[in-house]
Amino acid sequence: MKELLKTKGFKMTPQRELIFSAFFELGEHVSVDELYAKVREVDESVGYSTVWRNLKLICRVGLAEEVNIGDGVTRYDRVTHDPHGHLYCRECKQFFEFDSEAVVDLMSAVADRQGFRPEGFKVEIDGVCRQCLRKSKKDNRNGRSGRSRTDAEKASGQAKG
Amino acid sequence: MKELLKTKGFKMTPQRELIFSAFFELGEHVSVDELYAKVREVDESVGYSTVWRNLKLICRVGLAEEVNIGDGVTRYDRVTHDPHGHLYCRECKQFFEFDSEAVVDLMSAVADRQGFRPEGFKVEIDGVCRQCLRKSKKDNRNGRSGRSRTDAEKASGQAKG
DNA sequence: GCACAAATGAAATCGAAATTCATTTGCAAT
DNA sequence: ATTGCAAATGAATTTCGATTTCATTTGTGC
Ligand SMILES: [Mn+2]
Ligand SMILES: [Mn+2]
Ligand SMILES: [Zn+2]
Ligand SMILES: [Zn+2]
Repeated sequence: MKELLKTKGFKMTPQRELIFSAFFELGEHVSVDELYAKVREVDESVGYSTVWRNLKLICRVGLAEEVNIGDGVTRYDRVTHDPHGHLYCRECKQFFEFDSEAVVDLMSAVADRQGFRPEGFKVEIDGVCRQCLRKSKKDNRNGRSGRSRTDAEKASGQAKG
Repeated sequence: MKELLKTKGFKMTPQRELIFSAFFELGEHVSVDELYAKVREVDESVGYSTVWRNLKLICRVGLAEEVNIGDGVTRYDRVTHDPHGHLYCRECKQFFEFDSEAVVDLMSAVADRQGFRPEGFKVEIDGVCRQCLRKSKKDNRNGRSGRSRTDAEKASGQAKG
């Protein structure tokens, strides 16, 4: 680790060491804020921008990559394991993963056919997870409190679920 | 169109009419700024927030959906044609599309298996398009001017492109 | 016409990402 | 061990797209 950085021309500092190890402890889909919080548990003095810069660095040296689902916060995902896709639950805002090898193979073929050189694949399913489905079914049974329809509800007609 | 909105409880205004038709003229992957510019060509007085709100409205009534590639700008894509994926070229920043029915089928199966109710699929390939590949090959032949390596290049080892 | 909710436009706000800058620090060469 | 200096740090600031606020205007049903 230290070596990987050194050979790339980066210095090792206590902050960097802390940030890197905290990131790998947290593991999956880490946001800057989450990592910052984790790091501050150990060292109150580390700055936000340092955490941010080191997260970028972790990406630059190829140990993580950005994941962007469109909710406004960038998350950072270790690139240890095989290509995988994300299931993102709009209710509980949790990520689930699935093996996407088959999907990526298919996509590679598509890219080839167009003379496109692929460098990254994004495979995401947006929806509602099993738990949240169960919960909302229960809520429905108990009946929703008699509030009137919101603008959004009007716009989308009947709620899809 | 006017009817679609009316039945959903929205009013028709000159601005809205202009914005809607401008959007459908532009077609694919339209950003707020692009649409705003287009609209202002016709009517200087239309406000940015009106364009923004109507773009949201177009989505809410199901005529478009947001596309987010992670470059920081949200784009809006008509939902006329079949499910499709995007090829995004990091060089020329252009989108290309491909039919993703097979891919989506595969993904649906995955979601099912996990008890996940899918509501949207994102299938993206990030890379370099045919044209840009050709161009960069030519550039290489002519040799790059002798500037020193940038930080980013150091970080990523050999430049990928 | 009238009432009133919906829509508009300008300006303000929000928030994550990114940058600036003065200071400190790692580290390689003496 | 000293020293030179680029790299790294932390606080503050800036950026910039997205979103909200609010006073005013407008569309629609009566
Ligand atoms: Mn992941
Ligand atoms: Mn598209
Ligand atoms: Zn959930
Ligand atoms: Zn290109």
